[in-house]
Amino acid sequence: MKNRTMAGSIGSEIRRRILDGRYPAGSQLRQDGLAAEFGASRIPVREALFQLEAEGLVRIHPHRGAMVAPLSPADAAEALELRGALEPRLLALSAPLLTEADFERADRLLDDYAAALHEGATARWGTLNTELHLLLYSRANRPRALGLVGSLLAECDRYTRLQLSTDAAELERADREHREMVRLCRNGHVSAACALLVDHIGHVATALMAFLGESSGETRMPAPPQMIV
Amino acid sequence: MKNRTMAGSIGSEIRRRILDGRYPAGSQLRQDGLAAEFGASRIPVREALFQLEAEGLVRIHPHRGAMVAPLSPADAAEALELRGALEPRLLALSAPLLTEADFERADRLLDDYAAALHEGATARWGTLNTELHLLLYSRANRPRALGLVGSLLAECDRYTRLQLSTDAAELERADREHREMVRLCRNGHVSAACALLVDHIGHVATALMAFLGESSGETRMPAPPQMIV
DNA sequence: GCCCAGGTTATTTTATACAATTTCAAGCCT
DNA sequence: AGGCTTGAAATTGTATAAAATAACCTGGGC
Repeated sequence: MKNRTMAGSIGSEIRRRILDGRYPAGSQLRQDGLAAEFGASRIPVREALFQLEAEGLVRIHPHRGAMVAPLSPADAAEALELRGALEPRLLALSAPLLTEADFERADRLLDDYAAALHEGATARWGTLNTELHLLLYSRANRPRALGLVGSLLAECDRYTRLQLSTDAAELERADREHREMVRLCRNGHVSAACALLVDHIGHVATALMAFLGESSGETRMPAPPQMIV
Repeated sequence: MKNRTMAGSIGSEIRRRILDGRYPAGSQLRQDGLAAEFGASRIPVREALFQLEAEGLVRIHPHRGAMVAPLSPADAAEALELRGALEPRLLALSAPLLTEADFERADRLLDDYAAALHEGATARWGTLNTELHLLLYSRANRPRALGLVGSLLAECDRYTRLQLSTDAAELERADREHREMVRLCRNGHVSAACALLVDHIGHVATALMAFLGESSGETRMPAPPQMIV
C-alpha cells in the first residue's frame, strides 16, 4: 500500500476488485457499504469513486449513486479502436529508445506471463499484459497518451478476463505475439513491430467480438481516408 | 446553471475560469479560498478539483494542494498530436451521418464565430471552436473518444487563448478552414474534409509551436510506419 | 557563519452530523 | 382496475469540526 492518502488506496483497491470481477458490471456501489468495508468514512470513498469515474470504470448518476460501468460490446469495440489508433504511434516513438534494461524487464514480464499462463493464474494475466504494453511505450515521452492507454488497457482487461477462462488459445497467441514484438523491437525492426502490434490488437478485437457475440460491430476505428493502410 | 449538484457547478465554474485565464497556469488553488468564494464548503470543491484533475486542467499533489496545470510546449504538442490521431477518424465516421439540422447548427456556430471574430470577443472563440468540432464528430457514435477530444479541445483552448490576441490572421484562417470543412461535409466529400482537418490541426500546431518558441518540437504524432500518409 | 533539530503554522485530509433528493410503496381518487 | 398523489425509508450530497501531514520558522550547536 504505497499510497499516501486513504482515498488513493481505497481507489486502487476498488479498481482491483472491479477488474477482478468481485464487483460485477452494473452492480451498485453503495458508499456506506464500501466505507464500512474499508473501515473509513464515506468521504474518501466518494473521492475514490470520482477518480474511478474519470478512468471509465465507474459511472456516477447524481443523487442516484455509483455503479460499476457496464460491459457492452460497443464499449469494448471503442476501447480497442482507440488502442489501435494510439498504441502503434507510441510504439513507433518509443521502440528506438528502449534500453537494454527495458528489454530485460520485458523478458521478466514475459516469463511471468508464461508462468501465469501455465498455472492458470488468470488474475495476474491482465496486469502483466498492461505492464508489458506500457513498458514498450514508456520511452515515447508522451505522458498523457501513456496514461490514456493505461486506462484503455485496464478496461480491455475487464473484457478479456471474461473470455480468457474459455479461450486458452488466444492467450497463447498473445504470448507468441508479445515475444515476437519484443524481439523485433530489440533488433531495431520498428516498423515490423508496429505492424505486428496492429495485428495483435486486431486479433484481440476479433476474438473478443466473436466471444461477445457481436461480430457485426466494426472493430477498428477507420483510418482517415487519405491514409492508405 | 443546469447542474444538479454543487460540486458539478463549482467544477464548471472553475473550469471556465481556468480557460479564461482568471486562474493562471501554475497558480495554487486553495480549497478554503475557493469554498469561501463560492459560498460553499470545501468538500464539493474537493470533488470538483478531482474531476478537473482527470480532465488534465488541474494537478493535485497529495497533502500539498492543487494547482492549475502548467502550460508547456510539450504538453500542447502532445494534445495536438492526440487530436491529430483521433479527430480525423471521428470525422470520417460522423460526416456521412450528419443531418441537415446539424449543418444548420454548424452554420449558426460559424456565424457566431465570425461575429466574435469581428468584435474581438476572444472569450467566446474557444467554446465556439470546441462546439463546432464536437458537432462535426457527434454522429460518430463514439462517446468515449468524443469526451476525450472534448478534453483535448479544452486544453488546446488554453494555449490558443494566449496566442489569439496577437495572431488575428490565424483566427481568420481557422474560420476559412472551418467553413470549408463544413461545406465539404455537407456535399459528401468526406475524405477531402478529413484531409482538410488534418491540415487544419497541423496549421494550428505549427502556429502555436512558433508562438511558444518551441519550433523544434515535432508537432504531429507519427503515423505507424506501415501507414503511408 | 552554516547546518540540523524541534516546535509552529497553515493546509489538506478524514470523521461525524445534518440536509436534500430520489425511490418505492401504499392509499386514494377517477 | 388503473393511474396519481403522498409519505416514509434509504441513499446521496453538503456543512462543520477534528486529526494528520507537510512546509516553515526559530533557536541552538558545531
